[in-house]
Parts: sequence; structure tokens; C-alpha cells
Amino acid sequence: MSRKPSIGRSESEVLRFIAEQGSATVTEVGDYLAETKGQTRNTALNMMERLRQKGFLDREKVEGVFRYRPSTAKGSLIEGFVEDFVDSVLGGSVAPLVAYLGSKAEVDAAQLQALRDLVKNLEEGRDDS
Amino acid sequence: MSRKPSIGRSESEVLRFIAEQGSATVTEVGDYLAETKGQTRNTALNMMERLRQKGFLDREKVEGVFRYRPSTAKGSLIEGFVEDFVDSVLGGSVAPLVAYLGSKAEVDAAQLQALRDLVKNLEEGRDDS
DNA sequence: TGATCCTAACGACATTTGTCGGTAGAGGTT
DNA sequence: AACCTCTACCGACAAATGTCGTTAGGATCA
Repeated sequence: MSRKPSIGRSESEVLRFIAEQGSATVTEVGDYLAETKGQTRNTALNMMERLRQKGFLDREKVEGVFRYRPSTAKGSLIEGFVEDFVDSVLGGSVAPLVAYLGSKAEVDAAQLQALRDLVKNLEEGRDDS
Repeated sequence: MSRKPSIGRSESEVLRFIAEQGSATVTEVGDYLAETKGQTRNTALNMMERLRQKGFLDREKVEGVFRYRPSTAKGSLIEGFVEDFVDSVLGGSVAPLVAYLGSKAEVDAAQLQALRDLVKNLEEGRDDS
């Protein structure tokens, strides 16, 4: 497997935005960046191209303009980031995540339910190799 | 509040190492980096100094050598990183964290208990300030 | 058939990160 | 004193990131 290319903060933000939309054009991302951070279309384009070079995005021309989409399913993409973060920043420990959920996070009903299920699963299938 | 300085991957790894130890000297960190990544003492020193400039570390001379320690309590330090990550990479959504805990993470007994408590808290005090 | 607007490509540049090499002072050794 | 050995600093450098400006190819339409 090729070396996993790293990704910067702004890049990951762009990637996430695209992943959320499912796909996006440069203009769409550019508008988003312009609104949220006052950046230019070119910045968007450039980051998207870098992301493409790094293999995170694919693109195809639709009606004249390129439409970019994540090369990986949204779920595993994001999960990869989390995993990366846990490994490199947290040193593999998930304790800080749990702590964070407890103190800062706003957990909505759906998340709460997910957590309940999670706990239940953990309690039951406690026999992983 | 001053602009929150960013921090790179290697830097955060060093910072985490120090936080885990409570404190560390350049030599200690240097040895660690040498073992784990074959880097030199100077690299350690330099990152520690940058971390200090950014305000993440303090230091004081103890028996001739500088001993560095996190400027913030370990807990809030790490939590700050998580918060940062959630904001910038996940766009504020904690859903991926929950998903990650469910799929990838190895959650030990203590964490499981923490999760249980968390769920309970969320269920009860749905409205704490 | 130009003047206009998008969209896409290239290339450039300032910062930030990651890594070191070389220099220098403080203490011991001989 | 002349030497080692640590420890700390300074400065340097390449790569990665974040941001753009300029240029150029196509539509469009007055």
C-alpha cells in the first residue's frame, strides 16, 4: 500500500464539505470558503486538486464543469480521519474521546441512542479475540 | 484571547508524550524520538522550544537541565485537541466519534463504564446549564 | 465579432512543520 | 590548562500547507 498522504486542516475541511454534499464543483466549494472564511475560488480549486493528487478526490466532467467526489465512501473517509487523529494525537487512547463527549459535546437524541446501542454492544460482545 | 496557535502532528505527539510523563527533559524526549522514529535530539529540542513559544509548554531548570511540562493540565490540554479536531475536521459533529467508538476502538472496562455514566448523565440532566 | 463570464490550469509565495548541523558554555577528567 | 561530554541555542533547509494572481479556453449574447 502506498504511503498514506497527509492532509492539512483546511484541506480536510474542504474534503469534509464535499463528502457531506456527496459531490461538489469548484464553484460550490469556492462559494462556501468565500462565505465561511473569505477565501477565493482559486484556493478552493487548488486544494481540491491537491486532494485529488493525494487520492482523496475523483472528478468527472458533468455538463462542462468538473464535479468532484470523495474517492472513498464518506463513512470510511471520515472514520479514517478519526482513526488517524486517535493514533497520532491521542496516542491510540480513546479515553479523551469519551471524556470529550461527556463534557463538551452536544449530543443529540440520535447520538444518545447510538451511544446506548454502543454500550449495549460492548456489554454483550465482550469476547472479541 | 490570543490567536490559538496551531500545532503539527509531530509536535502534538511530543506534547502528548510529555503530558503523559507529567514532565520531561530534552534528553528524555530525544531518546524517545530516537527509538520510535530515529530522530535526533535536536529535533526534540526544537519541537519542544516551538511548543514553548506557542505556549503549550513551560520549563524550569532542575539540577542543571531544563525540565519541560505542559502549561495546561493534561486533561484540558488533550480535550482542547479533541475539540479542535471536532471543530475543524469534523465540522462540529460528534457523530463520527460515536461511530468510531462503535467500530474500531478497543474500549476497555473503564471506558465502558465511563460511557455508561455518560449515557446516564445525558439521559438525566438533559438541560444542565 | 468583440466584449463578457465562467471554468480550469500554472505557477508563485509566505508560513508552518519536520529535521538537522554546527557552535558554545558548564562541568568534570587527566 | 587541554580535553571530553552534556546541554542548549541559532540558523538553515526541504517539504507541506494555505492563499492567490495571471493566463487561457469556451460559451454567450448584444
